[in-house]
Amino acid sequence: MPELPEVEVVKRSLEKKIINLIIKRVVINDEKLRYKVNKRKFTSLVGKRIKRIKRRSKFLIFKIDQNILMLTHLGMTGKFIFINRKNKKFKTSFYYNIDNKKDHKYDRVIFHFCNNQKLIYNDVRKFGFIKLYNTNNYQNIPHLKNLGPEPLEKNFNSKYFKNYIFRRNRNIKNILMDQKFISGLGNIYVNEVLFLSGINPYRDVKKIKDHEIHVIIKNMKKILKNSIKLGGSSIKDFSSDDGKRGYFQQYFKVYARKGKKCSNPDCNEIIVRRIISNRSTFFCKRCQK
DNA sequence: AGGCATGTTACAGG
DNA sequence: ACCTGTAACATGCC
Repeated sequence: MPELPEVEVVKRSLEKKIINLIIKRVVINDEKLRYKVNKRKFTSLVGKRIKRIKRRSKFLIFKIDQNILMLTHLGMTGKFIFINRKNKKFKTSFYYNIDNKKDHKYDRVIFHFCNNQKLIYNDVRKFGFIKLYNTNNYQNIPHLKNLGPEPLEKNFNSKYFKNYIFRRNRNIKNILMDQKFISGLGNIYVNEVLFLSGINPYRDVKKIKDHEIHVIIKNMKKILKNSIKLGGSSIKDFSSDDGKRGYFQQYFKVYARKGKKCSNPDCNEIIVRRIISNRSTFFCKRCQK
């Protein structure tokens, strides 16, 4: 689920629900997330209010009373589920069914608020984490310190791009996956951006022309913004109980399409799969040069 | 049974 | 000290 657009959508939907709520109790069902969830430390949250939520890259930062920061990362399978007093569904993810006991098996941490409202952190694979810090400056947190610019911010532009790739011997897929270069993209969106931009993932960054850099940046911003919009509109609609498929999967042009025909209407080439930077990489040999 | 999975980071080697 | 690539983490689903 979580690359930048998904995390942004989670952030926006949580904002509407939990800002100004006071934490009444924290229940830790499994302290063995990526980092140990310390029960005593989390008890200090009781009686405190969630003031605001920020996103940096794929991290969420909860600002809480008395200069407490709660940093979370969803890893591969982390999700937040808000439940209101009527126990009515509010999904922040499409793989979670509140009526399904099996899904509750992976509820790792539960924040209880007043009126029986609660926020569940659910994570099957436990690559995600929740950490507390006694500071109000999140820039200094080690996890966030070395992150590159946000792809949707103005400081990520062609000048920055050109300057960074100058004299580096790496392929374009590898560098777009590098959170020090740009923070927030993951394997799916990198695949999609390169397909849309007609760039072969193996392409040496030194051999990328200026106009291609522009195309990559333009497509990247477009895809991310569009995904946030789609997620936003999907997440508003909680009537559907079909939790099987994430909204973004329907729009993949190249990711996970190995063996299928290229999405470009005038192309009959078959999408291939290779491993680049330890991750599945899908591309069209004809459309991506 | 074995390969695969949206992520980060510890570690080894240059 | 920096830069880069690989493996590990935990669990479920084809």
